[in-house]
Order: sequence, then C-alpha cells, then structure tokens
Amino acid sequence: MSGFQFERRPPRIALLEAGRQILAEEGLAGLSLRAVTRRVGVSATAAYRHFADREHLLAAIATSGVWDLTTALESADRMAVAPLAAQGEAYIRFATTNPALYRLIFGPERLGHYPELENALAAAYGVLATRVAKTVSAGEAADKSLACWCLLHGLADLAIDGRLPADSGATDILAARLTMAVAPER
Amino acid sequence: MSGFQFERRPPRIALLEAGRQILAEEGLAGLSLRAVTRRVGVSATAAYRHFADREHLLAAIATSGVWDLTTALESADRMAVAPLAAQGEAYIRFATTNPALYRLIFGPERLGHYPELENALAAAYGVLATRVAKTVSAGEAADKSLACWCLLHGLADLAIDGRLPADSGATDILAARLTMAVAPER
DNA sequence: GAAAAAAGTTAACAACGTTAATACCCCAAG
DNA sequence: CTTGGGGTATTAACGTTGTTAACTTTTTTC
Repeated sequence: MSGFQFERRPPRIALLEAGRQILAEEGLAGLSLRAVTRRVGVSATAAYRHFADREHLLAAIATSGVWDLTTALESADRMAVAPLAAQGEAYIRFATTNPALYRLIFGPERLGHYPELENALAAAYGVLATRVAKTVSAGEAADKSLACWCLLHGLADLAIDGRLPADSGATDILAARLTMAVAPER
Repeated sequence: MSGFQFERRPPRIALLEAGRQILAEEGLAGLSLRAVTRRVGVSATAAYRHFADREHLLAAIATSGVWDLTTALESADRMAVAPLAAQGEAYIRFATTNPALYRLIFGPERLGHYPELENALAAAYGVLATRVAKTVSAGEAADKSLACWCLLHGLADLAIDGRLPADSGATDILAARLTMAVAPER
C-alpha cells in the first residue's frame, strides 16, 4: 500500500548521464572513468561491469549525443517553411549548445569505429540527406547532401570556438544562408 | 681545420620532431610527454625546460603542422591552371597524409587558444581566402571563403576515416568538384 | 528460499603529468 | 685560472588515472 517505490535507474544509464554532465561542466579533460563513477557514487571499477574500457564509455556517450542530434534534426525538419534551413540552424545550435559533446562525437580518433556510433551517425546524416533529396534534382542529391553536411560540420567547428567572423550576423542566419547556397531555390 | 662539427640541433626542435613522429606512428593516444622525451633520449622531465606543460607541447606540434599546411596550400596555389582546386586537393591530401596531426590541430578543445596556433591558422586561411577573392566577385568573397574552408574541413574530416562515399570517385576529384561548386566559373 | 545473474567492492600495478631540489656543462668576466 | 651564471638535464617523489584480479553483495528468477 505504501505509495511509491523509486524507479531504480539502470546503472548503465546513470553512468552515461553522469558522463554527459561532466562533459558539459568540465569538458573532455575532466571526463575520466573515475570521475564518472565518483559522481554516480560507486567505486572506481564499477563501470567495468557496463563498459569494456574508458573508450567504450566515451563511445556510448557520443552515441547518445548523436541520437539527440538526430531527433533535433527531425523535429526541425517538421517545420512547414524552409525545413532545410531549419535543420541547419538546429545542427549549429546543437553544436554550440553542447560543444564538448560535439567535439567528442567528431573527435580525435573518431573513437575507433564503434558500430553503434556509426549507426547513429548514419541516421543523423539520413535525416539531412532525405530533406536535401526532396529539395534538389535527383542527380545532384548525393553531392549536395555531402556538401551540405561538410558545410555544417565546418561551420559548427568554427562556431564552437567563436571563430566565425562576427560581422556576418548571428550564427543561425549564417547557417541558413550557407545551407541555401548549397541547395538553392525549388 | 678539422672538417666537421655536428650541428647541435636545438632540443626544443628535437622534441617537436619526436612528437610528430610519435603522432604519425601511434596516434594521439601514444603522444605522452614521457614518450616524447624517451624517444629523444632524455629524461622524463627534461621537456619542462622548453614547454610549460604537455598542452603547450601539443600546441607547438599542432602549430608546426599548420605551417606545413600553409606552405602546402601556397605551393599548390602557384599552379598555373585551377589554383583553387589545387589548394583543395592539397588540403585534403595534407589531412589524409597526416590524419592524427590534422585531428590534433582541429582537435578536442582546439588546444585552448594559443596565439601561435591562432596565427598559423589565420595564415593558412589567408592563403585560401586570397585565392577565393581573386576568383569571385568582391561582395561574395568573405562568404565564399568561409564556405570553402568549411567544405574542405568537413571533407577532410570525413576522408580521414574513410567515410566518403566511394562511389563518387577519388578524393581529390571530389574535392575539386566541391570547391568548384562553391566558387564556380570565372 | 535456493540458484543464477547482475552489480559493486577492495587491493594492487604500471603509466602518466607535474613539482622540487640538485647536478652538469659551456663560456664569458674578473 | 677561477668564478660564476644560464641553459640544460637528472633523480626522487606525489597524486591521479586506466585496468586487472579476486572477492562479496544485491537482485532477480524459478
């Protein structure tokens, strides 16, 4: 009868969330296995029940981030007018809102090649490419999708450390402009 | 009279070169302060005479890499026909030839913001922007330069871990095509 | 409630970044 | 010659990290 019972959150997820918090607060430098377990409140080696090693933890954190990006792109795309530009803005916003996470995703050694990360990235790319395909003639679709992604990735990278020339106005305006430059009219 | 005298290479440079070797051979993971000093044949702490800490060493290595990229772009630009496309190819070639170095340069936290690295990056960007400015109408120069750089950076990143769709043909052809897409004819 | 699976623990190791205190080596000034 | 000072390198030590091994504890399942 006694009302509640706390939902015991699966420990794997607790570690992931703690990792993302630390990443947001202290950057990649602070993201050690021990720091993560410390935050969750378990002992240093507890994480090895859930991740083979530190890199797998990092890959899992990155993967969860990519899924967030994917859903952000999807929901931006549902906008009635200018869905492509909206995706561009959403992409840049994701990167600038979660800089350390973004850098981890596209980071040093791309975290080896973890299949889960690959899948998530493919899904995110798919959302963009699908929209481009609807915006552009059939023959150009592949190239323009690729160019669009490169443009956004490059822009995001520059935006993250404030290297975008400020005279061009706000980040999202620039993103929209460049996105449109790649796949204009129609 | 006695012929030679070995040029004593400045230790700072020896450390830098050892660092770049390690980076090329073992990737960022193997690039520890101790590994560098070990390779040069000095004791672990000797590097502190020349670099404040590990991050400064990394920044110096990255900086030296950017200067290499700059001269590669410059010499590509000296080509008579299609200098812009040539720069694009040179950029991608640099990235794919020195993947770990490239990733270090544009890496995790962009190595704080070290002025030497900033300057080197500005110089490299200048080489590209100057060429774009000569290829495009005055009003478009800034935007197109930026777009061009983003495109190349994104392409390079994808190329590094073989994520470029192979059906589009060789990397350099793709680079040329995309470069041209941003700044066509004239 | 016993057996099996999942989760967490302590102890220990090698490697790393970094600091402090100290030695060496070369060369110019007295 | 000696004196000393800059630049360079050394050893010893500390705290932190990733990881393994040998366990114990908790939770789930039948």
